[in-house]
Amino acid sequence: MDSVIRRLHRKELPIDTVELARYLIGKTLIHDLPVERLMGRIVETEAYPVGDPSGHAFRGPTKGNRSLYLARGHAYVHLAYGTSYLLNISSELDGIGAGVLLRALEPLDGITLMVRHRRTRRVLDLARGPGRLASAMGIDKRYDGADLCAGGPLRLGREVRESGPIGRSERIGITRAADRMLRFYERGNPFVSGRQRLRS
DNA sequence: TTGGCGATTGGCT
DNA sequence: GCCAATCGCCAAT
Repeated sequence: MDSVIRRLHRKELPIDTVELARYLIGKTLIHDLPVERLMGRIVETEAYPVGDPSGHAFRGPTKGNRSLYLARGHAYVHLAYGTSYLLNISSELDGIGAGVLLRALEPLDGITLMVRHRRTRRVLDLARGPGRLASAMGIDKRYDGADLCAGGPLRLGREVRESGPIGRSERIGITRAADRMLRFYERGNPFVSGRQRLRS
């Protein structure tokens, strides 16, 4: 059934970090593993545009953030606090550093394998939060730099269901430029992270 | 070469 | 709600 999900082509992605963050709500993230296909519906994102002091490309290109400078649609995988991998999608033209953080998925397929990747059986908690999302989807540093528009095992797909109303808020867990409204989410979706005010 | 610092999570109070 | 775990990155020494 999921094989009908058409992948997203780079040309379809908006060439703007904030627009891309909004655009990705309702789209799918697919990871084909030998055993099983993992798939989820993107329900929460955050934009880290050019010039944002919280963005990992803020101080210019380094060895660690180079994936953010790839053409929009490439993965930038970062290890946070030594414990959690976070998946970003590069969001501008080749050579410009910016990204969109994927913060939560509504699991659609491969849930039994996601449960094994995580330490919970609660479907609601499988991919609610950026570290949980990466863990459930089997994403780690090996995918840093992967092209998510190229039809490889990890890729973006078209929506299976149109997004409901999209909410907008400040971003979670940062201190610099914390008041900017750069977080997007499907309103009322129970798979969105954060407290009630940030989900409604 | 080093130390301070996170785009988090899960467990405990 | 608070806090420790844990480690790669990078600016400064």
